[in-house]
Amino acid sequence: MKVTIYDVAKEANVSIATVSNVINKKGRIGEKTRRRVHEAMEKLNYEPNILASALTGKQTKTIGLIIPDLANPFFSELARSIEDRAHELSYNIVICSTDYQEEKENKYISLLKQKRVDGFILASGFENLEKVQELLNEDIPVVIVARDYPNFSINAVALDDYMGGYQAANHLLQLGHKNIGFIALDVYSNRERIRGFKDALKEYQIEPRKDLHFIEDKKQSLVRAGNISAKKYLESGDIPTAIFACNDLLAIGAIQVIRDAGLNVPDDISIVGFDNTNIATIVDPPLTTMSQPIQRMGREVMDLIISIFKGERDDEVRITLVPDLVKRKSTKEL
Amino acid sequence: MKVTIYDVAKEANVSIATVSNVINKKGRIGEKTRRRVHEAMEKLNYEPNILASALTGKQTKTIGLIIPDLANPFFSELARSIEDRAHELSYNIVICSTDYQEEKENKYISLLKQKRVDGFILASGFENLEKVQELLNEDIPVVIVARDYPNFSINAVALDDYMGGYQAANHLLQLGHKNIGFIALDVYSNRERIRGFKDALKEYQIEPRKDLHFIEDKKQSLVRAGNISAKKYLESGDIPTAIFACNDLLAIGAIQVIRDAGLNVPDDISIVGFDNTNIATIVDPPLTTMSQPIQRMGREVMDLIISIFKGERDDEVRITLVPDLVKRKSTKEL
DNA sequence: TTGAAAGCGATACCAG
DNA sequence: CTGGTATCGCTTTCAA
Repeated sequence: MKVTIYDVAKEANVSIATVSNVINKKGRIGEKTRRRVHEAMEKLNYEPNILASALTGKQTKTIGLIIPDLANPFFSELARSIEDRAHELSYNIVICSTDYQEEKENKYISLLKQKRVDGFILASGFENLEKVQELLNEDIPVVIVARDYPNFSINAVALDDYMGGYQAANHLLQLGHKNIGFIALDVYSNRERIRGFKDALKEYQIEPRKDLHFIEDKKQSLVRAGNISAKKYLESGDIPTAIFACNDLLAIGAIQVIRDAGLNVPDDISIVGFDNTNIATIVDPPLTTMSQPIQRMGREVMDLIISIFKGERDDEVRITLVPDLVKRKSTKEL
Repeated sequence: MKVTIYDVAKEANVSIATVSNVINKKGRIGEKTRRRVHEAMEKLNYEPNILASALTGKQTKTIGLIIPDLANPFFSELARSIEDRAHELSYNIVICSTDYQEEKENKYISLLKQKRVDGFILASGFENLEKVQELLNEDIPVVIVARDYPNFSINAVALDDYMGGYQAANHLLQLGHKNIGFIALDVYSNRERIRGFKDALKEYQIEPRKDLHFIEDKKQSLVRAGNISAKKYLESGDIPTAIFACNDLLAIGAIQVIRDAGLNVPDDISIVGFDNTNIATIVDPPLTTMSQPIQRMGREVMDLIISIFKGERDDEVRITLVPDLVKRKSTKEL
């Protein structure tokens, strides 16, 4: 049978209240009693039941992390960095992949609410903010990461996507490219990137192509989506000299198709990706890409949500990190 | 304030016992009362507190998943497949990365025990089985996946690693290779693979090289470990014509170094990997590799642990899946 | 400094 | 069929 606080109390010849106090370092307890209680806990190998204590209003020390897809390297790396920080702070993370399906998002959220997680970290698409608002209304801490929602008041650790798109385009422009393709998902962050991208073009007085690709079908693999988009460019009759892909997986898909067509990256077509996941260094050629500070994001978002738990924030916080261009071998002067 | 079973009872003009019964479909309840209760729940937007019900002995519907590293594609893909099945069954997964550190394993396990997870799925190295035995002694369901422990009685979904090593070697042997290098981690599964590998060589009357590499330092990245091992082979004065790497990441590390040395894969050196993670199709050349049925494993292991919850098993179960050779472009006839 | 007792939200047994 | 009540393990007043 599981050993409870009662067993410890009996063993130490004190009341359960006293045991509770020594565990939580509350009230004033005599040195001797404290030691007796500790010895009893040791002896019985006592482990407090967090469920029971959570029932009385304390935290569950568990946080829900909602992401689109754990098998996507960007999100698994992000999840890992969040988990690391959580572990340091003695929290656990429940990870939920939504595949951008609202239905899954909703089911996960209500399941985790029932389990009384202390808060949510949201990295999913969430085009529908109702559910999020619901959480906020119920005073459940929510922090957004790697996604941004303008015009929506919420704590967030976000990336400056506009800047990312701008810098990526700038890099290509400086290399002399004028005819640049673009592949993206139809989500807010990617739309921001294209905005930056277009603004950069504008500064060079270059008209963007008419056929900028947004992927609609969110269920297919991103690599395949990259394949398809790149193929369209190759068959368009006006092959771009460079392509900006909104994440590394799309970029890789593009590279594959380009190579299959007998062309070379970067000699014939330059590619720049986004995210700088581990696979960017693995592919051939190593990918020039916009680096998201994944480690930093994980840490910041955990620290942010913890500070909310502690009630240290009544104001809304939005931490914006800037991406960095990492030059590798997939881009080249025209 | 949170709405509780008492609120529902009051709203529906019944006792909490009745409400509880209709929720759990227990006992016999009049059609009218049932409807009244349901209406009340709807109206108040009632969500049962799982903590409270877990306190009375019911399940928490939460499972702990202990893996070495969530950022490793094999484990993130495995985690994803487990999560998918868990979601179908209305379970949540708490993911913990241990980096093969016993200290982390222990901390995670005791944390999750306190949180009363229903069981553990272990995919970590666990060279030290004490902690596992402890769980078993306390009657906490444990299932091992993607790792095997011979001479240890436990439920497991394992891969036939011996067969995997055997097949990989066989493939190389059939292509005419005789001088084959080997790169592995120093964990049980990899030791099994080498056993199969050597047995295959034996059938061809080939003496294995003396310098088969086991990586000791588990903290470095696997790609880097692959780099280092492959470099040793290149500098050994007796360059192998093929290398069998015990996972895809190691294989990729080897490919990088070989290419940097001005050699070609597979023309100069053939490489076969292990796992068949998504990145195997992404690298250049696409990796010939032993495929672990990741989807299948995730499903089997979830179903296995659930069947243990249900008490459907008193006997020990060990499900062994066989890996498949997936031929791509990184191996070639000698 | 310590303890008795009331609750947290649900389950389950036993009456009626 | 329905309801009263003890119980799960812990926290938290409030007295002593």
